[in-house]
Amino acid sequence: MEDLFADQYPATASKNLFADIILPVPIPRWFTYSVGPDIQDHIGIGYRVMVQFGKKKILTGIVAKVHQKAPEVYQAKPILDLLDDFPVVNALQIKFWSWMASYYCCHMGEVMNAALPSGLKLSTESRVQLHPDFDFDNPGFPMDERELLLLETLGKNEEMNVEQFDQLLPGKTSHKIIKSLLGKGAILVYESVKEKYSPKTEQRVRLASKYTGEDSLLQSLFEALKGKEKQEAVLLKYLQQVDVFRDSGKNTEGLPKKVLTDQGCSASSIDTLIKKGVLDAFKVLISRFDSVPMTEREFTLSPPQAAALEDIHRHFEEKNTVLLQGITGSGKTEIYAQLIREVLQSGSQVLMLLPEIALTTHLVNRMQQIFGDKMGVFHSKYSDNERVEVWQGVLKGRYNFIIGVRSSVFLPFDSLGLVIVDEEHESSYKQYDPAPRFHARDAAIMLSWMHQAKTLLGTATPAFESYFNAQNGKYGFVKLDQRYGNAELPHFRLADILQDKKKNLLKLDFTRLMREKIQETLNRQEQVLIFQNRRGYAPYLSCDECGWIPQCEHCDVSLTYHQYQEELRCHYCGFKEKVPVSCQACGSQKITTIGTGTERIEESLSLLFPEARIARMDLDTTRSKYGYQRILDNFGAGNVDILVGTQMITKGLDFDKVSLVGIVDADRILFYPDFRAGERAFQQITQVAGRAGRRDKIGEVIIQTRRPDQLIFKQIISGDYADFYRLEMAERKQFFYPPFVKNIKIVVKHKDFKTSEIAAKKLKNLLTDIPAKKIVLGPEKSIIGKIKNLYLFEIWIKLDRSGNVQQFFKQQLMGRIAELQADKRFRAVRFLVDVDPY
DNA sequence: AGCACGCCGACT
DNA sequence: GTCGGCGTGCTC
Repeated sequence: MEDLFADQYPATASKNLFADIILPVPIPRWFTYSVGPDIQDHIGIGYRVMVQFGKKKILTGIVAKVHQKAPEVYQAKPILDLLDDFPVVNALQIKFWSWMASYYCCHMGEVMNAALPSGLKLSTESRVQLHPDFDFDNPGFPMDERELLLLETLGKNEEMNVEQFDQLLPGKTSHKIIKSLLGKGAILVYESVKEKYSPKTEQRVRLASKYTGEDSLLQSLFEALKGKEKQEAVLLKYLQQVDVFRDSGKNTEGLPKKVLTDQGCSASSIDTLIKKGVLDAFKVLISRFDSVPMTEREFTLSPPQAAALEDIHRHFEEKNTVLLQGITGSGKTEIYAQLIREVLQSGSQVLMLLPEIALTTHLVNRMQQIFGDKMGVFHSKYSDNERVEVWQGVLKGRYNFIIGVRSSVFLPFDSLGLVIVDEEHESSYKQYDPAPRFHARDAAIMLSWMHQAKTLLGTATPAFESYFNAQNGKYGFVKLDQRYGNAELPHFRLADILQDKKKNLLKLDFTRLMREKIQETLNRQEQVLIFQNRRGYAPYLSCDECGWIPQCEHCDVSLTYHQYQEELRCHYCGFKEKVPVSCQACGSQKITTIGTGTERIEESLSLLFPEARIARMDLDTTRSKYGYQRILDNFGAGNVDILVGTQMITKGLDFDKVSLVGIVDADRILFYPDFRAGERAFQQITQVAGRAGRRDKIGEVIIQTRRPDQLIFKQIISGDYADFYRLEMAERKQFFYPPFVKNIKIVVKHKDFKTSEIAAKKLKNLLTDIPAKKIVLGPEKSIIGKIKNLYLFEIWIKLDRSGNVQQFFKQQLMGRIAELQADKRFRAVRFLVDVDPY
């Protein structure tokens, strides 16, 4: 029969639609699913969908493409569900993800994993419950002990997941038992969605609408409450704060229950009023972030700042990226703020990247005072719920300015006008594990370009790559070399460790000069920062008799001694063990510590300056969410005289009372076996020195070294970055180091030494054959030959800088790795590709 | 990556 | 015999 209503159906109804879905799995492919007629009109790029992947797993995927091309070799599974009414990811982001996957040689799924807060990635877990027909007294089959235990536990709980069973039963046996019980019809197994994001709510009350009409009703209500003083009081408190008659909207908003209880109303009398129908109780969704008022509306730029801003504008007219080199204390913040304000006024969004640690400091507070609620903060220690809220905030336009860590490049911006990367030289912008191994500065520049926005890189000590681009005109370059308010640069002194040692003046790792300076500072009641870039008490223990050194069982490194916990720890895999009482090789009890970490420095200082209050800031003391904050607040409040720390203390700290900075062992930074050692030393020492002295006070910096003759010290002291750069670059050019070439590092990992080595050699040969301008080095055993029981080999590639060569080579590289992995000998070998490694 | 299937050793 | 090890193949 003819369909009389055919013309009333949506035009798409008859189409066979398919969608290519990005799934959070490390498989270099998109997956094509079919789009059912019910969602055909709603689906689009960037929507989240639920799909079945494999036999039972259900995953959240992102739609990358919608098309009508049916897959030829397999039957597409249907999309189970469309999760949103609007796309959570925009087309620009998909493009950005795709650039990142290809530039950093990883898969879209890995990028998606890094990009989406896990609160937006729903997945399922297998849950188990008793079969409704199952009868304990009459099971119908013989049961063994473990089955009985499992069924009994299940009888007590409504449902359980597989992990709970794993805890219940020793080993990995639960899986088998669940399977057999399922076969016997005793239990049911099903997949259920783990909902991760839950919005925060607030309990509120308002006056029931029947009383809001006329005064008289309220009068009679008070009559009725006569004698019930507490209830009367609640009602009065409420009416005091909400003018029910003048402004009925106010009553609709109601009052948080907490506000009333804070004012002395008892929860029970409020509840009684709710039960009587006098008050309505209701819940509202609230933000996890406190509202911050704008308190700083005006700030003025000094003449050098204004000039720098002008320069930046001028460069932006023809260049997308500008490098702003401003020495510590030169007042980059105000320049940023002014630029941000301009861009926000034009209606575009702004992203400002900061290294993790700098996010806890006054810069963020300052920005918050200037920009108030328009600004969102994205910190790596945020909970997942908080992350989802920032994401939604950007999506829905609540925030148009985000200040955040490297992963904030993934937030769903749709109209960026400006990206600022502060402390752009920071190596923590590079993610190493897991993939995508991206550099947030470089990714931000690309993101900015995709938005046709401008990028400003700010630092006192530019990364060579950035300075190089500024020198050759790719970036605009602006320099700001006057300290704000003309504060003077700190005075540097070198302290010769070997000289003091010879004269027996070195006490507990401190030279005489350093000790005297610390004492003077303490006497003036000012604060000291001591920098030692190694955590723990001592890098290792050693037997006095035979030289035995405790090693990690899983890695090719010695164990670090942590005195505070009385244990030995591996900094590579986290392995821990108790400190041995005697040498495991010869039995001698004479075991001594070698080398110096922050814990030991802290101890030495307390011996040398018993009256000083000392604190330590390193990975071990700042693990908790507010760990940094607590230590910094304490230091800022003047409760600490000496703060010892690793590179964490090199940034963000801005305290007026710090007048001395001590570097315990500059050689450790300087003689690191890496071509960037010099660059890093210059940056780190300059950074930490910048903490000394502010405003009217001239700070002092003491650098302890065994090689005071090193040229780099002269350059650091005079602040001559350009000269340092020039000399260092000559060397980089000669030996083909970045920025003259592009580096790609490949780490080959396998549990068997030989297999790892052979795979690495084969790969090297395959890579050498690729027709591109490059040098392939290695494979060489990694500096740490074994980590977590896997043997590591490294291949380094120095690649021509041109974009075409890079793209071609990376494509080939991925192909060759796939080729090698097809060989079943190398199936379990992992190949980590790290583009632009640090 | 996970997960299922299948083929082999060491215990009742 | 069977329980449980992990090598191998696959995911739209």
